[in-house]
Amino acid sequence: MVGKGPGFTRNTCFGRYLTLVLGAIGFETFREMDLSKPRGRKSGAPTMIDVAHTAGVSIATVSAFINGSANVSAELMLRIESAIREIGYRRNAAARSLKTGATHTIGLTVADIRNPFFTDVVAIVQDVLNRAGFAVMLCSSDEDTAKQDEQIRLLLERMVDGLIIGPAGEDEVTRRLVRSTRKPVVLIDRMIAGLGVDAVVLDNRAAVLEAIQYLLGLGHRRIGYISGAAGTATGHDRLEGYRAALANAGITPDPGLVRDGRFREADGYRAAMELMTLPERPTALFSANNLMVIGAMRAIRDLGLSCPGDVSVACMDDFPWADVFSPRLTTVAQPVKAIGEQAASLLLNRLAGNAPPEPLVLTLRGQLIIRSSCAAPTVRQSA
Amino acid sequence: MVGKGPGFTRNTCFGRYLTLVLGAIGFETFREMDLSKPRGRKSGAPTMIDVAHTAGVSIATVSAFINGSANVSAELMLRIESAIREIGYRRNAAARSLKTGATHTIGLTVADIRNPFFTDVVAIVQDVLNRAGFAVMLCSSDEDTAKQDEQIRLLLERMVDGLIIGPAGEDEVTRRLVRSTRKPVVLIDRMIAGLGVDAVVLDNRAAVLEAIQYLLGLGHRRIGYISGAAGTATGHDRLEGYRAALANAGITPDPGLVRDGRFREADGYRAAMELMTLPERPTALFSANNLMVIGAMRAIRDLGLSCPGDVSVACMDDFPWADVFSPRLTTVAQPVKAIGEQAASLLLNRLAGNAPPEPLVLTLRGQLIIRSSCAAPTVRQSA
DNA sequence: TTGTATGCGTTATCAG
DNA sequence: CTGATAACGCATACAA
Repeated sequence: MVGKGPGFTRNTCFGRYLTLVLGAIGFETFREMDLSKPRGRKSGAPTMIDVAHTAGVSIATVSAFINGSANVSAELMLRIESAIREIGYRRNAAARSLKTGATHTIGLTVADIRNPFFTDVVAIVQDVLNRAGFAVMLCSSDEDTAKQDEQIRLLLERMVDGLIIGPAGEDEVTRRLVRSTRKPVVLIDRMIAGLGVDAVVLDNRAAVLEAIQYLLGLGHRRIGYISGAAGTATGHDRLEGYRAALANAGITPDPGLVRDGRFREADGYRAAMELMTLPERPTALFSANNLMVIGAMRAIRDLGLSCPGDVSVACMDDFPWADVFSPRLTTVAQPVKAIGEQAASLLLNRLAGNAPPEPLVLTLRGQLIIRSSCAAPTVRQSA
Repeated sequence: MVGKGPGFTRNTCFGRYLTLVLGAIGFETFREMDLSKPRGRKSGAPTMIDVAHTAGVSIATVSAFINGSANVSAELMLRIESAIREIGYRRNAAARSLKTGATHTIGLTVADIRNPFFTDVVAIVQDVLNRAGFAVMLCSSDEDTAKQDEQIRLLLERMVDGLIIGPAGEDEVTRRLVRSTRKPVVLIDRMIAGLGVDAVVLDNRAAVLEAIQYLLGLGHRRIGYISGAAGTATGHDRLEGYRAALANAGITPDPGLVRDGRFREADGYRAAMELMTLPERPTALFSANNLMVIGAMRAIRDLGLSCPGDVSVACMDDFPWADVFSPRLTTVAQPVKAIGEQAASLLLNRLAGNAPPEPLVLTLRGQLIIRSSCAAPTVRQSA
């Protein structure tokens, strides 16, 4: 019944505990069971003391058994194991943390949990960390820096052993918070300069550059750009990629074709609405993320326009359903698996102490996935 | 700079701390600062003792100030507040938990974090709980009961104050785990019978019944059903709704039209593949959740079939992009906001002690959203 | 190999 | 209104 478990707690306690489950245990070996002593507690949760008393051994032996830190005789192991089951003992992480200084918990904040990109990364990070024996405390800042800072503060207070941050943005508080902690921190998705911590990010400039070049190659000259938050590295770098592509093609950018958004669907809707009702409207739209493109598609639909007939659309971030519904969206996919795994590994390495003193910044490449949402711009047909 | 914060820690400490930030603080009030005493610690993190020494007050006063548990004179508040800032003190949650028995942390497990339905619920729950001063520890069991049990165990060990579980399924271990804890538990999405805990679920039978009736009304007689995990309440109840609708219409169900899945995209793909390559294939497909419908749509595409031309498709769970891409999917939307809010409230009420002794089970209604993925069955045309 | 004593940082009780 | 002191449950030297 207890089985091997899903490898979850592989290197946590109970390792040897698992090895000798069951097996007719001699209940006659119990000592007197001095009930007077340990019954003075407030909460009903059984403690190691209870286990020790029930098993008729000392508390140190119980601890040694649970942590596998010392050799305990087979007979006592049996007694302790039986006592644990009998009284339903569960170890107290608070006490353990207080003593050891570690919680085996990692804090993770992302800018928006509803964004499939973050969801994927979270799932991977979670998996790797769980496998290594860490729990994950997840927060979504919903693209709100103040909320994010509060969450980081809360996580730090909860004594997490380390932090993975997918920042909503960077303000002075964020910086101060990260700088002031000695816990290892790794940034994902959005870089924050000058923090001196590990990071796993995308080469956003190159990613968008390639996508825009593709659009350019199709013949588009007026390409609307729905930008992410200006204060974020991703917002900034992606816009840079757009500008660079235009510059490379010798096109003087029309500032009216760039709209600010904050990576949320509603922003994409508004931006696309504005863009597509321009006197001279763009023939293509590029959205700096996946959520905004949904808003953009909604705007296009509300305007009675068709994609790619009236306007080509492409965006950053792939999503699972992008290739089964139409228009099948052309996207730049991020290597979510690698991002999650690398971020977790970076943190685990810092925790283990086997990492170089200088911060490691991993820059991954995106992959342009060409589907059917982009076409050559057509001269406006009749009606 | 410190500001009001996002209401996050409203009723946690530092309440009064916030009120008197800044204001030229007299540094000359410091006592001798006896450095000999508190410097014997192992980790470098400053403690309340350090604060007390720096501020020249007793540790009890510091605690009283931080928790607002007693009236502290204005002058001492200033000194303490200054000391806290000066040495960068952060309170130690482990010690606090050990003492108080509460962690102000809630454990939350869902069957699949990549499912937009759960993501939405998680976001809401998180928000409500954060506002109430609780952190959330999130786990995704990835539809794996063993993993789920391990996570519950881990959460309980971490001393969470309560648990919200969106079960992957129910085995004996799950039941035992939930029964053995005294912490409040609330189930979401999938009911587990006989546990005697609060729950927020959908009336799944009615939801699917309505959807199938709609399909029936369109004229469909052979409706393929892609089922969720048989061991789950949602899997079971939804299938029941399907069967009931058929029975009501006087149709004898064809067992070959029902395929088992485990709520994952790949299952939907396989099931739809099987269903749509049947000698006498169904004219409509209903998927028991959103992830499987993506797989089903992929299968339909791979088969070169069109929707709703060749086959009508509908499913449980709405998603944000369902109405902007084609085919615009007809779905049964769950009241995610209500589910999240109710689940959080139920738990908060239990925690506050103002809840009736008997378990509360909230059953919410789904809403059929008719879009364009379903049409009347057509007699097979030429080609 | 097993038991005893001490302290981790807080909170809470009780005197002053 | 403030200060000393005893738990909270566990880990760990150290003693046996």
